[in-house]
Amino acid sequence: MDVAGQKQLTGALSTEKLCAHILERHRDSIRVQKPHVAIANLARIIEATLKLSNKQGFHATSLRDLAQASGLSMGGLYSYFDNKTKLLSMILGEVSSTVNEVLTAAPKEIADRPLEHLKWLIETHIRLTETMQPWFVFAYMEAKSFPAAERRMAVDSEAATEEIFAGVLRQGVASRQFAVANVELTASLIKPLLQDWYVKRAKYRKRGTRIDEYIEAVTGIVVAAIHGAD
Amino acid sequence: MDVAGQKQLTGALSTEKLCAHILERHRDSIRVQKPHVAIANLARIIEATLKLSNKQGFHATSLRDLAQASGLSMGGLYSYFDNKTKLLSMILGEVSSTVNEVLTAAPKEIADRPLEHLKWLIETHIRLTETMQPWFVFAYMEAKSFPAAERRMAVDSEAATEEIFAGVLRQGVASRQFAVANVELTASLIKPLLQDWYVKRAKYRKRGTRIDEYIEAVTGIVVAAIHGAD
DNA sequence: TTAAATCGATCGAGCGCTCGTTTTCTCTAT
DNA sequence: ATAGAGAAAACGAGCGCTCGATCGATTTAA
Repeated sequence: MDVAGQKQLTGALSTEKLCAHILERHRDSIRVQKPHVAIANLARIIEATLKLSNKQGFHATSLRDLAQASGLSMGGLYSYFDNKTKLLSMILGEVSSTVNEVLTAAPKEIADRPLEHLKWLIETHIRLTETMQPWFVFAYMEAKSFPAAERRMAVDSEAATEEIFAGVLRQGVASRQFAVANVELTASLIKPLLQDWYVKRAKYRKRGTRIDEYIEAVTGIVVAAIHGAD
Repeated sequence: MDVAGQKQLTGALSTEKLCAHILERHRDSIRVQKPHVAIANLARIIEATLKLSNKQGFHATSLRDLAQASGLSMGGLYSYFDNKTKLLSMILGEVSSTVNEVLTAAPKEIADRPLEHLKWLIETHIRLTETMQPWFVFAYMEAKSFPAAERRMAVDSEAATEEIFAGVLRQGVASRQFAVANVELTASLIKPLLQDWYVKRAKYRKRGTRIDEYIEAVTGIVVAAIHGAD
């Protein structure tokens, strides 16, 4: 699993680890003091939120549903967030901070070669979204109903990811390894290919498509599109 | 505009025409008799629904908002649909019936040649979703919160579109014009390339990307991916 | 013992939807 | 031409209910 610069994502990004990070970023607004209690309950709250929201939408998920599914009471929930919107943006913030952290961590020996870097980005992005699938589905589907501030954050996060791809494409063009007519537009079109894996996960699961097969297909399309020669 | 088998979409798919079609399909449940009154008000209701829902989500759009935006009263709205969910599925039904009708109407001289047919499908799909952009965004974003019956309809509609692409790919492979390792997976991956144009329309608008440029980019990627030679 | 954590009854706002009433349109008799 | 009656369409206050949010009471753990 630990292939060519591919960090072990599953372990490093467990719900507990992610919730510990969320607790750090929101220590001031979370009223529960003991970290192990706070992290455990945060995990139960967020797992319930992702599960219910991805089935019926965040807006249609009531705090009563959430209390029952997480095992806390209505009042108990409010020790962990100020209001329903804050819960939503806690999750989004964690997603966008994680994706940025992971995608900018390519090993130097890979980042030096544009074609390898591009392949690494594709594989890493798909494996990351596989590991955190419910989180990404949530961020993708609920982004439109964010309040203005959080929405801008989501758009910026998407733009940042796209810029990482655009940067590698530009590097490949500069070194005459890639032939790309419109770098920005090509970078934009790579994203939906990566996103389809988690946005329409149910379809691929039913069809029995394996993740390696999917990574290979996307890589093939992208490499063909840039006239890649190593 | 009327290029190679490309019907004039804008005129044939005006809101009025689409609403006339909706009236036909729901004559029994719409209580307003006179067609010209019913069509005009349906148009105002649906335009308001698309506008508000695409901004804040269908679930978050109240019938009071809708009444104000459409210029009808609360009670007036209920002459046009039985309940809020029926309004949602009226719109979805019109989208999926239209997309199926338009995409299966390729002129014979184009449908005979796989490469031309594929290019025609890409261009027609993108231009169709451009003309009916709010409708497609609505169907795409709200599909997850449909009641079971309507959701199946949405999934089937998506599968049908994908199958049109898969059919052409298969034909091209059979006649040795395309080299595609996995036809189903490739067809699946074409869809998100087409969808990105309307799902992230705001991004492309801000960036000044023109529709012909987008069509060309997607066509280029797809053709490269199938090793296309005419 | 006491402070931290959790509980759940309770609140007012806002929801989808209804229905008795009013307004607007259409057609006929003069 | 036009008055006026009956039908069609539109109105909007109000119903029952659920929502997000609150806060004093209660339980838990050190």
